[in-house]
Amino acid sequence: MKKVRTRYAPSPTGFMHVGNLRSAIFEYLIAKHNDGDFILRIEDTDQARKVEGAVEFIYETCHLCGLDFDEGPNNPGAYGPYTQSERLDIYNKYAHELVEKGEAYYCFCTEKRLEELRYQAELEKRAFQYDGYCKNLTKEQIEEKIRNGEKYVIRQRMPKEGISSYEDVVFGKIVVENKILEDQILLKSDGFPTYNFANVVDDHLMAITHVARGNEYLMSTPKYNLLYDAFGWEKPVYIHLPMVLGEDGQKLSKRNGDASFMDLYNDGYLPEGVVNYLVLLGWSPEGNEEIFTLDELIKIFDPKRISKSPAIFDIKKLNWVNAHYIKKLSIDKLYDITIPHLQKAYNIENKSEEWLRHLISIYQNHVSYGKEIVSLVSLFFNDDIKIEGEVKEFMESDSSIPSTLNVFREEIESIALWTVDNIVTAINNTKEKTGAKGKLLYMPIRIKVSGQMHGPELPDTIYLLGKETVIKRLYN
RNA sequence: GGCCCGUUGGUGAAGUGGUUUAACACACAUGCCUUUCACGCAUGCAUUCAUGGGUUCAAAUCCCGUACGGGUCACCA
Repeated sequence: MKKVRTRYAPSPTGFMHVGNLRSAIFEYLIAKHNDGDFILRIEDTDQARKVEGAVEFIYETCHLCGLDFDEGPNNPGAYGPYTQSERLDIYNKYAHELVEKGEAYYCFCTEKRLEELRYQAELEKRAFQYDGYCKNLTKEQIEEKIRNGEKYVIRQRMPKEGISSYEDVVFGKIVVENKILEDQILLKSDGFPTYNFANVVDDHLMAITHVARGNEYLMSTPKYNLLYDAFGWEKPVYIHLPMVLGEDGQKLSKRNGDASFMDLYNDGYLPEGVVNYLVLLGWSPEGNEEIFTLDELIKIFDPKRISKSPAIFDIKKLNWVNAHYIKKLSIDKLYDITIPHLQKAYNIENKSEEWLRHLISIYQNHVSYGKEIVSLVSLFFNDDIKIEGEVKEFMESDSSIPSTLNVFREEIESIALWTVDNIVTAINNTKEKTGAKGKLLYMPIRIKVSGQMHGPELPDTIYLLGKETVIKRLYN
């Protein structure tokens, strides 16, 4: 059996939305499920779109997610180079080999002529397709044009009749008529290959056995298969993936910032959570379980269970999945992912690390991603508490409340050592002395010290607020 | 416009001709627990699988048409 090899082949735009990431995850899982290799190949054949540092960005993103490449530009294996712009001579050689075989031909048509053709097609309301003008040039004509310095591209010679079909793991049998296949450009006039050519040559040369990619390639795959046939190469297994759509049901794009992995990461989402959630988009496991580690996913991932219809990215479910992982975090880790957000939102200079840790720990079960803590802890940082609306209503709902608060204030004032336990004692003493209990005991205290009817455990809240602040608020 | 693909609740989905009067999960609602919120627990939420026909004793599951959505028709990937 041949070793399974998959590849993640992004163009280096320095951006990775969750759909891109999901493709990488699926490709990784397919490889690892079969004990195979996962390869990174950079598809930078479009000179105009190159972005500096994009390769590092991809490595970082995938590494954070636990998706490590067995081979790639930064850790080459036996099939390099892994960046297409460094493989120009290879494409050139193979393109010319195809010309020799009669499977491809030189085309000297200018942009201008193509534009006219396109314009003409538009007038006649038919789809444009290259007309094969240069298809039958003689050797002499070609040599002369080249001698004259005319620029050329190399085009694939397509069959004009019959049908082509192939079997896709997800979509099943795909059939297209050959007449819709254009004599596509393999080698551009700048010497760079097109995606259409480079991906085939590279997948073969890099011994890729399973090609998983977005389903925008579903229809053009027969063209690639024709190329494999022309070379006499073995075709890979195709796994076309359904799209991931934004919450509005539209395509994900750079504009939709929330759909970027790095944005989620920077908001304090855990890579394990994001990966776990993403794998559930367009794929489902056999049982009812939904929380999986990467290792578990490697064991159970079956591309046959990938769905055909697009899936909408739902941040609420991501929150739920991520919260699972947040709850399992050590306090140290939780501290690490929340503290940057607190730092940004509040002045925490004068807070001790111990105080901050205590604060964060009481919110562990409340928070589904790091940044969310900011809105939850505001009562510890905002000095002006207003008692109004339903809060005020509650405070006026029973005549015992003012005296209860007075007793409680005295109890607090008499505490010598400021600990959570002593605060609990103070509350209990208040209960005994006033006879107030339950909601009538806790709620007035909570409202008086925090201004809110909701919040974490009251003793912890009081402790973290600090004696001085609490007394001040009780006097107000 | 041609071609290709898709369509199960607000969302992710299970389901491939008969113990499905459609799992499970998120969200939502209600109740319990709790000083409160959250957590946790429990209950509810599609008489119906875009739609119209057909095949069959039997269809979400097979076939045909229609509608809607998406993809693709570049010297972009």
